[in-house]
Amino acid sequence: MLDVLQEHIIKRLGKVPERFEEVAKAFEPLRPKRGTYLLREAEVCKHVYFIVEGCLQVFVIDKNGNESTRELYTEEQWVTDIFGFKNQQASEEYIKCVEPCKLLRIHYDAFQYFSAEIPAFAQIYQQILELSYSNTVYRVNTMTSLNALDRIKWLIENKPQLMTRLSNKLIASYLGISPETMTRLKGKL
Amino acid sequence: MLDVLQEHIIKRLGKVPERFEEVAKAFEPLRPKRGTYLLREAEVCKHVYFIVEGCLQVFVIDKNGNESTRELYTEEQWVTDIFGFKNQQASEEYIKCVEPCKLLRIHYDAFQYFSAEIPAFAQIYQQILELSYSNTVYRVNTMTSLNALDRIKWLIENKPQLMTRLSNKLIASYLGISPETMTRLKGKL
DNA sequence: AACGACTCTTGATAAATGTCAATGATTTTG
DNA sequence: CAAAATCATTGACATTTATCAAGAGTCGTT
Repeated sequence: MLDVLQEHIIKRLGKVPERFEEVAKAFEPLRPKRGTYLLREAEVCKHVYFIVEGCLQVFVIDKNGNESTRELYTEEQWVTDIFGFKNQQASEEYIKCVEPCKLLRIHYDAFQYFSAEIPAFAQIYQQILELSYSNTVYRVNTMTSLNALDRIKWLIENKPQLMTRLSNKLIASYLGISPETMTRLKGKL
Repeated sequence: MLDVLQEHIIKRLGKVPERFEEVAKAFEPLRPKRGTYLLREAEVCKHVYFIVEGCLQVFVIDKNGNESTRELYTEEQWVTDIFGFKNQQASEEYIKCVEPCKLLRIHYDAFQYFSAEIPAFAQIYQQILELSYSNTVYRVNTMTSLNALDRIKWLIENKPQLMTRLSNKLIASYLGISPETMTRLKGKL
């Protein structure tokens, strides 16, 4: 799986990174099956995950016990509970595999060490941070400025793969609507 | 105004930053009045703004012409269109003063230069990035997992200053509800 | 192939929220 | 300081979306 990571990093950095071998050793491969929780509310997130294959759902549970999906991540994306990870504090989110996955994860201690020691590592981390932040800003705007039907159209336009590979129910949660409304609105497309 | 900036940075870094004088010179003071646009959709965002005093609204305009407020920023916060700024691409957002403001702004070129040249600058930028990202993640979860009444309660709990210093209409836009609904739900508190 | 669990769809109904219009209050500005 | 503009509130009504329930379909496991 490390080859996928290396390719990903070369794409970002435009070259083979310094001390890649050393960094690569710190990544632990993982093959969790569908339904596995990588993080639960109130736990402290100890890792950053890189998705080689599969799909991760990050969500919170509302007062009625319903999942509210903040984000769905797939191949070549980086996932963590950013606030909890950086401050090593209890998470408010859950992270769950919604497909069988191939993941690489790096521990907080190694992450801290490489951030301080290897400039290229810090540089890539910053790029990922900027991209993640941009995406989340965009998500706020999408969720607050579009109605349910337009959010569905948006997803079809912008993330068609998600639409086809995930369940109606999960997509509905991602779009902030009930599965029933999702079914009905799809008929109006 | 630079004293406020210096204090802010000392708080973040835990010490007086290296080459502060040099960096400080790159910050241009600005005193826009209420209603001034700092950025419009389709423009390229050339600056990062630091708020010494006042309040900035960042929003998009939906298909019905209504403002949908992504964020409201006040004293000692950093504001830009992150995606457009980093890539020097057209913005999808507007940035507007909703109070008379005292601002400091740094130009893209200076920002790039200091990021590369001064480690402490890059370090503080990264901290701000992490905090901004965390806040935005939190905002997605708040907006998608709470109903209108609970979002109002959330605001009163977590950002009471905003509630009192801004108009009903603006707060409603921030919470993603109509001004009329806002008025009615406030009666139910 | 059969079982169980889960999912999708559809209908009926309810709840939440938006829209439009009118009025009075407040703020801004010449 | 007075006119003009904007804002807050309220009522009536419309629209959107959620909820609950039932049946049919799908999937994975044994």
